[in-house]
Amino acid sequence: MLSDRKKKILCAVVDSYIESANPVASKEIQEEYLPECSSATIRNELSTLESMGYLIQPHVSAGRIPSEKAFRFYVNELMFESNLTAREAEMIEQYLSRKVGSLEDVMTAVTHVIAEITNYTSVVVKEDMSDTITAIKLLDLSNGKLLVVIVTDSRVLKDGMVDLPDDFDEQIIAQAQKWLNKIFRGKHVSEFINFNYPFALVNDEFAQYNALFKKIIDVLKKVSLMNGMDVEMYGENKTIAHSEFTDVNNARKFLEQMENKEKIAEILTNDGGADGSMTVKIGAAENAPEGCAVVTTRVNLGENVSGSIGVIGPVRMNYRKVLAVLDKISEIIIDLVGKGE
Amino acid sequence: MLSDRKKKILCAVVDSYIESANPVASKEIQEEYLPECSSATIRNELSTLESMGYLIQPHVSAGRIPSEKAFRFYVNELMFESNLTAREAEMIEQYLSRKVGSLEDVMTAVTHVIAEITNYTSVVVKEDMSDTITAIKLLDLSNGKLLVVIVTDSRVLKDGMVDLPDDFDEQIIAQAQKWLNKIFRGKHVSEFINFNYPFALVNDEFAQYNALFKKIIDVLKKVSLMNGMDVEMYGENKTIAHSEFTDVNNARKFLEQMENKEKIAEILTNDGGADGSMTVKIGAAENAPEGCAVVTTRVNLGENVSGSIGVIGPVRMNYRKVLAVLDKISEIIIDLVGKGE
DNA sequence: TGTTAGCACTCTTTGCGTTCGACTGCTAAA
DNA sequence: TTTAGCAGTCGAACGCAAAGAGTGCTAACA
Repeated sequence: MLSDRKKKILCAVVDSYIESANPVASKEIQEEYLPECSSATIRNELSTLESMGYLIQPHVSAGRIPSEKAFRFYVNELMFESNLTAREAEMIEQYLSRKVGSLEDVMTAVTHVIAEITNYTSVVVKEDMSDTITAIKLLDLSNGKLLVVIVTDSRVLKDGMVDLPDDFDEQIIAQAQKWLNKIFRGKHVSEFINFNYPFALVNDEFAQYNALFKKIIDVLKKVSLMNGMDVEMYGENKTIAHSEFTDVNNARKFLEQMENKEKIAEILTNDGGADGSMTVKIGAAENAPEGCAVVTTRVNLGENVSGSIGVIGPVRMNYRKVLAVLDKISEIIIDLVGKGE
Repeated sequence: MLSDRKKKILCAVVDSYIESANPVASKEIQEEYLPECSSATIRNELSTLESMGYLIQPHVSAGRIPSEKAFRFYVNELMFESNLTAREAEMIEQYLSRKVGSLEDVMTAVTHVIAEITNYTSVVVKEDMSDTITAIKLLDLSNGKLLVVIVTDSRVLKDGMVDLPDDFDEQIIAQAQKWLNKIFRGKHVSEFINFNYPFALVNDEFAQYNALFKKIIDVLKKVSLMNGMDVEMYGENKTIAHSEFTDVNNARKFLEQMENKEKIAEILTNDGGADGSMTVKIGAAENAPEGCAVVTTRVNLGENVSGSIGVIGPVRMNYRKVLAVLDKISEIIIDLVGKGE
């Protein structure tokens, strides 16, 4: 357990370092945060904080920088909440009020405002994990192709196409649709992924169309897999504008990690959480990208669609601001989705 | 008009600079490209080439680097075509043969191979400017929503949804579908964008549903507008790995430009060109992003869908390789699309 | 026992001068 | 017109010294 003074000092180091990215000296703390004690006292405290693993001294004649452990402690216990400036709040309202269109539009708008305000990279992940199927529709496009549409109780999944043999008529397509619905109605989309073709279920007059059936089911599989997640990202270059990325190699490493959307999506989603909950991951040890921290909030985007809104920046991130922004955003989204239903 | 020897020397400078990114010295040219004359002679030639604007000398004790004018001349007249290595050709085949799924999948695959092989950023832009409408389908999703699908002769456009009043039955939807088809079949998708609702065309028994009709048409408008262009990009960090971007500010500037997808799409598409045609834009003067060159090829992706495949890299780009790769890719795509019909 | 002033010590940063090496441009001769 | 040779220029690399930033330690003090 840390003494009050140690907490104050640690908080000062973190706050100062977040702002300036420079090692923090005892004298600076004394002058700007703790005028009631001397720099020598602070030096002593800093020394013990270092031995406890909260601080790091790049070299002997430098100040201290916070370790990831310190940031963790800061986020958990030291940081006090802050509010957005009027300007920022207004900016968010503006970006989001105009875009009451499709979910995609909202996602785009969200990533853009967040990146603009926080100066970090923003990601939104949409998940349709547990949608149940209302119907499967087959639509003859009259050009030898069959459009397969999966309708779910919350929305329409992306569609897929299948080539049609010449001798297929409306009757047979209707019949096929009936069968598919019999099999899949009420099931979860995710069940497609490990689904094996049920030959036994299909009656004899359909035997010759097994191949087509299989194709359709393959499309369904693929479509539901792809549709499970939708990742949108914006502002990669906002993050690399920060001083930890002045070394191009760092910048490149960061961008490479950002290119792996699956991995990013996993980071944003792998610890569920209720609507409006916040998660902060600091550093590679907590599964964030190397040298980075990720702040995530979850929002319910509809009865069966859940979304994760995240901010990715350096470990030395302005957590207060980021949390405030995400708070505001998720509040608006929840409101917006609520209205939509 | 340049003498043969000047051309040879200029070509040598460009080739060497593309490979090494270092200023090229007279001695190097003599030893590796022109053993038949002395370095002093080459120095004289270099000097006149510089005064002609083809070369730049960073400082007096350095070699020469090519100007954008030199690259232009190189691409137009000096460069000889090259072939892909067996490994590269194989890689392309592999990436593209597996992905005969949707157009989106192919686009993604294309950007990935290109970035992988060339080590530059790759962009694909798909345009549906003049698709004509085969049919408009209304699909009752049995949950109070109506799915509007526009079917075109080449493919299905993204769909949109409309809320349905309670008292709508199948009959009325079928009727509405009939009307919409009567109005729009055979028209260009682009015609939606400036379309005004034709009250006069709708007969009396439908008058009460004007509002719904209007809604549907709004969806159609929006959907066709959004679908006009689709931009996919990959490998931003491949480009910034090159030495002209070791300064993080350059890297950032580059990435910022890459974030403006509309601008990029315009660069890739604003000078039409036939199927398979190649365009090379060098430097800001030719409308490429600053410090960059853009090589584009156009492919027909269907009767009414045209695509542009582009590579964005530093002005000091390996044009031979890039052109060879794009050539191969467009050949495959043309073949692939041909088969699909 | 906790706090503080003072000072020695360490290490980085900056600036400067020197050397080294890379090329060129020029001159004069072939 | 070409070429050898040489003087001259400029950047890169290196070493060194001085300046600056901060600390840790010691000894005194409350």
